[in-house]
Amino acid sequence: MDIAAIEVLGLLSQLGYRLTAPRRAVVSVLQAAGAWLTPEAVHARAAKIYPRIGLVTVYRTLGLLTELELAQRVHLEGGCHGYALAEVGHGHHLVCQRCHRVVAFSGCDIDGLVEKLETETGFRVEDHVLELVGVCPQCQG
Amino acid sequence: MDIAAIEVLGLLSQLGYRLTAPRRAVVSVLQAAGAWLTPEAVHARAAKIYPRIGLVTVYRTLGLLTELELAQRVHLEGGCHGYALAEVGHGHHLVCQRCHRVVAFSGCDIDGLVEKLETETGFRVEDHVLELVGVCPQCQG
DNA sequence: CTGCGTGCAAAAGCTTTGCATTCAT
DNA sequence: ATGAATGCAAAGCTTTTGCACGCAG
Repeated sequence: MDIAAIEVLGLLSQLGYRLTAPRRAVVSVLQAAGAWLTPEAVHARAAKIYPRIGLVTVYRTLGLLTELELAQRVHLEGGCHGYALAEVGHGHHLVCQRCHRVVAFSGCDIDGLVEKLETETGFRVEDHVLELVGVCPQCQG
Repeated sequence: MDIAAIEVLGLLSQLGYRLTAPRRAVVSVLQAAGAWLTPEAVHARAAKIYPRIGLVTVYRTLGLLTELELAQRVHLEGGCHGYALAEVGHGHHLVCQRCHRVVAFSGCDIDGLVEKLETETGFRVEDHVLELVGVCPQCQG
């Protein structure tokens, strides 16, 4: 489901970015989490792998991954953001409110809606954000 | 399309909130804008109506309106947010990238998608965010 | 009159930037 | 060896909080 960590690191390398310990740690943390994490949370977990890592580097790495579309930024209430490794496909997600698990889905049927709205409003739709929020099976008990 | 400013003020009053000059100014600005504005932008425009208004009060008023679901908070890149008066109906919006105009639409056909995903993933979907981004007719020239 | 709402100032986040040092290549 | 990447510290943002004053009801 997720892009494998190795794939991410390989891509970074191919693009000319250096494979440093902090970057490996951040990618590994996101990969292991399979959910979004705040930069603070990424830093805390990455520090267990590479204690010298600074929060600043976490921000820079997350920013880099997002820019390359290898990670996604999720909007959270309260003025901070969450990040998760990018998913293959269209990038929409289903977020569990309790455990923060993220499940991706690609086939979103909104093309019909988009066409209808374009006709009705005259807008040219260029992108869309679709985020479903709920409770995953494991947290429903 | 938008809830009228008077309606918002009336509702605030009914709920026991006081109708002060700053609150009138903020609601009036949002009403006139018909688009989302950052708190800073709301403050700048509101100050033309009521110069003594402070940015803090704008935050507090926007927070109050959002809490009462009379305004919507829109997520923006760059660590800040935008606010717009709430729309009747389902609350999804079509945002113009150039002029920031917001058009609401209510009939979003994602129920089928939601059902499909609930079956496939076992998630219980409780809410969703759908934001379409594009260019409105006036800005396409 | 009462106390809710305001404005100012200061604080509290989150995030970015400057700079010397470290380290992948 | 070389400069990209890091870590620290400090600055820059947006947003929140404390408190005395003012005004709506």
